[in-house]
Amino acid sequence: MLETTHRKGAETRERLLAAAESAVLAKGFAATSIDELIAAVGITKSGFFYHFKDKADLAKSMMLRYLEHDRAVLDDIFRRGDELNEDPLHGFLVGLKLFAEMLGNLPEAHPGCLAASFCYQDQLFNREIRELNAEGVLAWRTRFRERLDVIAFRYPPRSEVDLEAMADMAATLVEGGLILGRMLGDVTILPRQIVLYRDFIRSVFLPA
Amino acid sequence: MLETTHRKGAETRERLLAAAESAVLAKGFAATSIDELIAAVGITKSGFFYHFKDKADLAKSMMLRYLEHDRAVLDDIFRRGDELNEDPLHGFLVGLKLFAEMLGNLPEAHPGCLAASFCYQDQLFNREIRELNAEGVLAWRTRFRERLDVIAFRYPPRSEVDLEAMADMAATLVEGGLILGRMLGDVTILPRQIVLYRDFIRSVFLPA
DNA sequence: CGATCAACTGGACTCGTGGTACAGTAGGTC
DNA sequence: GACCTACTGTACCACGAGTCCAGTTGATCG
Repeated sequence: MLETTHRKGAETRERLLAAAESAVLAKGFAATSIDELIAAVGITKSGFFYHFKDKADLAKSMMLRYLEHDRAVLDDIFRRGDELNEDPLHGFLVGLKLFAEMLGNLPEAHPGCLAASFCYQDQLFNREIRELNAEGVLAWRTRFRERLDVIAFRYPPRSEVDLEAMADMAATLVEGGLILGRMLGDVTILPRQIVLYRDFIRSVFLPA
Repeated sequence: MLETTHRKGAETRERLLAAAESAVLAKGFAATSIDELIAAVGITKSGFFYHFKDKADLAKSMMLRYLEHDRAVLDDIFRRGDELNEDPLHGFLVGLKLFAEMLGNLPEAHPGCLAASFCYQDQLFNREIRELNAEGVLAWRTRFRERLDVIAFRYPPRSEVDLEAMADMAATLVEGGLILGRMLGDVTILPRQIVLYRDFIRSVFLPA
């Protein structure tokens, strides 16, 4: 009965991580106090240190949680794109459309990326956390690069293209789009960038 | 003789701002202590508060300095692009090439954008600073949008394009490219994204 | 029924940091 | 000789992060 017994701990831990994530996205890691997290969750400081050995441990747990969530969402979106169209290019284009739609319907008023927040404060963290961050980006690169390779084989572009940069462009536009969206308080910026990315992909592999 | 006399103050202030900028890009604003800044510059705490009334005043001054520098660099790059080619599209494409080259030759090992750093810590700042940040993005949008409007008039694209998003894409790729470059420790990522942006612009207005 | 363990509570303590206050001073300027 | 700029020096306070450790509660297991 591991599922039902003693599960209160995992739930409290999850609530701490969720509170920490929204606070870090709003104020940064250093400005996020343990006191505010325990106040939000309703436990004491000692309770916090029962779950995390120190603040660095919290940071690492936040990243692991974030990366896992990120991976799951992306897997789901592009798997559905593939299901809707057998062709690698058109399946990818459908996936990008779904992706843009999802980004436009995010519930948060000011969505953000934890990895981006951490990368502008990376001197606060140890090597382990920075490596987790790099792994996350490489996962995006690999994921998109594999698709582009398959697509480029079936639809050879007429001129040389930097497929790696094209794969990175997805993550680049997401990170940049989140930043611009936050700065201007405009949640349409990010999905529109993804739509442009989709246009770009199509124009490279399907010239008019 | 305002230029030569009493100029030591402005110089110290500038050194404080420069030290603050590199510290903030490495650790974030909250984790940047006044003590480390005065140690780096070689003055006392009282000296710091002679130049800035409090930390918020420092933040505002940092943003103003950053935006001004940003504006000057961009003005210079694209003015040179225009000088090298009269045509609005080709002048812009030359400017983008110069821009990519400049971004590839940045002296810092881990360049970053102060505005991006601030936007992931915006709850630390007052409305005034957030507005400065938004103005900075809008300046990029306006700058690129004006060019794209002129180009679209001379080279009408065959299908509808979201010119605003295309203008924002420049800043989006710079912000995102800086983040990916930092995460992977790869300074080539950003210039390659700008090259792709250039390819995209060309393919929209000059279909093969 | 008693032992065990997860999930905490409570309290006391240290240290760094932001920020204030204020008095003093070196050196160039008018 | 008065004045101003650009500081130094010292003392002080409040707050919050983070550490440590001892104790407690309530469910579970043999």
